[in-house]
Amino acid sequence: MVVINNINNNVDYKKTKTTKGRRKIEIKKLEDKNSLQVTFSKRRSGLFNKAMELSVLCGVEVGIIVFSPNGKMFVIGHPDFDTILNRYLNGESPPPEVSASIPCVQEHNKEFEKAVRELEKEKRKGKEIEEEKKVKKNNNNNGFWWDESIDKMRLEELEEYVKGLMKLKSTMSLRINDMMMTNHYLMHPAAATITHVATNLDVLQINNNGFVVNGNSSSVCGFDDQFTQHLRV
Amino acid sequence: MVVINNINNNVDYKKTKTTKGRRKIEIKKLEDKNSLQVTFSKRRSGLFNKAMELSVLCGVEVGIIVFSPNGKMFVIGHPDFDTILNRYLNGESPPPEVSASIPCVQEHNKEFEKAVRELEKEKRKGKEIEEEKKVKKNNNNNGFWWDESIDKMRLEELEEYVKGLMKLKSTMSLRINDMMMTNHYLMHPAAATITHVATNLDVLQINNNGFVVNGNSSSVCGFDDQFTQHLRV
DNA sequence: GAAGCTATCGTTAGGCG
DNA sequence: GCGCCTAACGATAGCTT
Repeated sequence: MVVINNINNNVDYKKTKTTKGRRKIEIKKLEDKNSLQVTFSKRRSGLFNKAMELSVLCGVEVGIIVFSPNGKMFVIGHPDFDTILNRYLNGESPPPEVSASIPCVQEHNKEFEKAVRELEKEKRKGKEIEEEKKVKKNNNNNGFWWDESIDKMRLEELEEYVKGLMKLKSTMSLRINDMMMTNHYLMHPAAATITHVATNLDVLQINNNGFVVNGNSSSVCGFDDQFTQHLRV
Repeated sequence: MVVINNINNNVDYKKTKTTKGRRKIEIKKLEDKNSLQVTFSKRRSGLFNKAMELSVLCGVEVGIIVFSPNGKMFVIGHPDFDTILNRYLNGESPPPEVSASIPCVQEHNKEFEKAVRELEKEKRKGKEIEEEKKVKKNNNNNGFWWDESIDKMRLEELEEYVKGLMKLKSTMSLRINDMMMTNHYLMHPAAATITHVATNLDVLQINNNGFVVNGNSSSVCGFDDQFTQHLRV
């Protein structure tokens, strides 16, 4: 038997040890703003740590996104978050019959999706670069003002490009709207997909609830080498 | 002072208690296939649980993707993973000055991105619907074979649409390739973005390393109500 | 308000059914 | 593979600095 004999001089004990140690809490929204922030920090670290352990122990891919109470974004992933994301967005291997029946469309679709995702990814990188530039400008005063004119020149081209995309989008939306008039759920998955998009495009234009995020610093979490990816505003 | 007196009759102890209880392990790839699977299951549950607690306690948005050793995908998110994903892909609110300087382009870009993401999302839904159809066909034998002809009719239109996208993509790629000839890092973030895409498009076409995932069942994890999203093959 | 401390609580390694 | 068990381990609530 194990006997634990706690020689019970609590008075002496409490004189030397001031902390009451960890205590049980119930899992509901913390009200105190300060402890909420502290808890968020600690638990986010814990979560990321556990994710890393899982990924190492089991040799698997893990990705996490967290938004802090202040809207700051924390991303972590192994081997890297965008890889995980691609695997998620590409979806798993479709039933062989389906992919075999329309290999051309499938491939083309996937390729375009990849391109668009790369676009998004690089766009974010671009923003970061832009922010770095701003920081530099603020810190020492030798900002390169001439690149703004370059930017403006290129912007016209970009605007054209975007307009092209928008036009294609609306064309697609219109054409596919017709298709939706007939049977909806029984059509080919790819067709159903496009149809859904056509519907959602209208919804999106009306229901324009963008996310508002405050804060504007950029930092890196003190985690293990390649595992930690990037924490963004 | 706290004194722990372990009266040391380990023999009696080991007779009554058969389990050795938890033991310390070092964090490196588990070799034993079986314990790896067990550990993966347990730790994934623990990770998802911690994520849920974090989200409840701090009222924040959390999303996790994990791929099992067998390639099965586990996704969890609060309020739902696609919301998190959109927030990630949209990126945070750019510095006010930037967004103010090119509101038109920004908006157009975002809108198109949203559309494409909806496309991807709905495509996955479409696949799921298709799979359900297949299951039904296999279970009872009254499959509606006529929708295959409908599918084929629509496929031609879809293919056209995809080709349109591809063409736009390559046009964009070419035009922007020129832009890349000049200063790279100092250009406008949006321009840098497009440029990167142009580069990556070529890489993608060469470096076609798709993910292969095995298994093909669909199930739901036994987690808390709205928090658990979907586990896919 | 981050960083450190400590007592306690929740998680989980190793078994078994 | 899932659920249950136990004991040890690691995470962390509340506090101080």
